Amino acid sequence: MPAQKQPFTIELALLGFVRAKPAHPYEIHQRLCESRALGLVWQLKQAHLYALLSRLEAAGYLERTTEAQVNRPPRKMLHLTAQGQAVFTRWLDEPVAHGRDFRLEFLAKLFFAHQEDRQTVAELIERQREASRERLQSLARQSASLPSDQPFERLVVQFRQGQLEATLAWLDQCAQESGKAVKR
Amino acid sequence: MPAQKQPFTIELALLGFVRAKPAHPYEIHQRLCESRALGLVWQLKQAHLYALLSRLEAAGYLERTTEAQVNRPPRKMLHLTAQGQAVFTRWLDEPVAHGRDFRLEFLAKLFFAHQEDRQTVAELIERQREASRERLQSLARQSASLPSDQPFERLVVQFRQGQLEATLAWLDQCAQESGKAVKR
DNA sequence: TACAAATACTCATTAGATAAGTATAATCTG
DNA sequence: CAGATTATACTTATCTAATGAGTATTTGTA
Repeated sequence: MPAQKQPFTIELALLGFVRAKPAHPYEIHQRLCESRALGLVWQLKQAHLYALLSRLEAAGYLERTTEAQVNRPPRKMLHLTAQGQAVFTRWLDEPVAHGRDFRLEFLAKLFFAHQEDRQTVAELIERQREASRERLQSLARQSASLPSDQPFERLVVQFRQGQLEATLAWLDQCAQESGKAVKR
Repeated sequence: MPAQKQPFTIELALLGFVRAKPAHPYEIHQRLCESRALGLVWQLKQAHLYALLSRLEAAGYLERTTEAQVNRPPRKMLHLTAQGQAVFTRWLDEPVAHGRDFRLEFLAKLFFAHQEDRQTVAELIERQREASRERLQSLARQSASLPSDQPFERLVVQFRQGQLEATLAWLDQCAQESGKAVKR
């Protein structure tokens, strides 16, 4: 039989849209497209969204019920299952591993963490700082042990160091701001 | 007939492997896999490489001739066509548009620019600095005009600013080093 | 004689992404 | 009341990217 695959990553973010209360796909798409929200970092087409939601459902993280309304076409509401809940929480707590994952995935985590409470935000940031500090040290070691006749490798490592330092500085700022900003 | 598509981007980098002298696919793959070279930023599987080379050939940027050798299996040498030459040079001179393109595409440009001469490197860096400075200003304007009730958008913009500033600092450093480092 | 190395591929599959279209009921507008 | 628009839910076809796995050929080497 075919090995089952499910290295879910960013699509787990979608679970955040049904966390507080069930939602239907069309609505999720609307919310995603609001340009000052997640849509800033994730432009997802409707067709793609449907595909991702199906995978999440197949994995048992979502369930759908059809709600026939009186005055409107019936909605296929999506609920988070217990398993989905667990997976989402774990996803939200985990720092990302690579610099390249910040632009989309970490920002998505942050977005949904803000919809929970302050502590969730604080913890996410702190864990990510920790992970990034370690990564930075590893880069520093690598950089120190570089033979000087490898100019390209040197440039690459320096680039990565720079990006990561900037990320850390930004994380510090996030931590400060989330400390004072009161969410709703 | 189907609209022809060819938004070539990073695959144009492959032309750099046949720039100085023709090469055969197997050799290109070897060179790509050298871990201190382009392989640092671009891990390309053999099957994928063949696919990309075919597209470049179909576009008229590469031509192949079979060189039957005396003692070895025949090599399918790939040459750069005049058109390929032109396209490659243009690619090499163009700065990248987005921050996310640095990790792979800009580093690849830099890699091949180093195989040309010092001036190519200097020009590439200077153009990229210029483009990035403009982008940074645009971000700054955006940031200044942000209503303060958009915390998420603010974070996103600040993140991008930070990354871009780090990139610019790194570019400055590259410029300095390429000034003194003599390439072979 | 068998195997390894150099060389060049192919195929099947999955995933990611997008454009475009279909369908249906309700509600709004002239 | 007709016709347009909106809300809602999908499907299909297509393309690209990526990967794993395998095949084929020629020669040199053990």
